[in-house]
Amino acid sequence: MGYLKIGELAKRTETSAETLRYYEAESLLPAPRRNASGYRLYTETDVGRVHFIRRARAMDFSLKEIGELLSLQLVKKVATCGEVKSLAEYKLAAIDEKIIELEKMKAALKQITDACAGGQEPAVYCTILNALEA
Amino acid sequence: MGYLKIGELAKRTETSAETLRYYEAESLLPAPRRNASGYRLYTETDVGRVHFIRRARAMDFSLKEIGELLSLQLVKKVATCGEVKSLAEYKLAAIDEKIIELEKMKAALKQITDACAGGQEPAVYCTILNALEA
DNA sequence: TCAAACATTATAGTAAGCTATAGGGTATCG
DNA sequence: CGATACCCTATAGCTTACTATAATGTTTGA
Repeated sequence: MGYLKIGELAKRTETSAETLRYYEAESLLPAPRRNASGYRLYTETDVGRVHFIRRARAMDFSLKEIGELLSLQLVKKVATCGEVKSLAEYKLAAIDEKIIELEKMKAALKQITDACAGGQEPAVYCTILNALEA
Repeated sequence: MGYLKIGELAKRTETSAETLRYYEAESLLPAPRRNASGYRLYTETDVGRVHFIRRARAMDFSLKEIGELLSLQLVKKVATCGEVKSLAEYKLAAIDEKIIELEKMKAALKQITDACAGGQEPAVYCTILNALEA
């Protein structure tokens, strides 16, 4: 047989059955074949596809973007490698921007925590608060 | 006078009036004084506070986290300088964690985009898709 | 003066990405 | 055979951070 029921796919991919059905509803997973009693029957291809989705999610791709990546995959022969790359690079740039902003925030916060003695005196005189107000 | 009505604060901070009222409801902004007809009257302090919120939002801090950062300013007299410092340092650690997470994400994405030629060739051979699949 | 622009509240809707619940049927194991 | 675990659909709810709407009152400028 080699078919997986939804619970098995769920375990294999560490994704809840509800989420798998949700992905199907959102067209990220194709409607699988069903057995006589209507149970979904998945294949190894589906396992790979779910792994793909989860990996892409972990890289902050939205479900919509993942859908685009998947559709490029499906039309592999007409889509170019460049299309895929530009989508990935766009994502990379967005991540980079976030990192830069966080680094700025970190530097600012670090500067003021470093300057703070941090003793028992009331916080009115705390250099951190003064810095935040400025 | 020197007071700002909500529309003026909105313009100054590039934040909609609805959002400002929402921030107030979420306790990120203190309830401002009102004029005789109930209009909110804001001060320059509020302008700074909204700017602070927007900057922090742009850095992906949640409204809840921003609330914690802002609360540092509100507990001045009861809090000791040490308490404020440790809260700030806790936040600093949280920022660091976020940076690390993003760096990981970036490294993974960069690896696969770098390996990709990205030309006109069909996406069948696209290393990005292969990497996400494997 | 009076219409337009602006303010108020309360409530509802949106988007993403799930998660949970109700009310069924089906499979499996002892 | 029966308990339990699993599957189904449909629908509702959750969280975050807004955004929009309705119904109404106030200010402002030509």
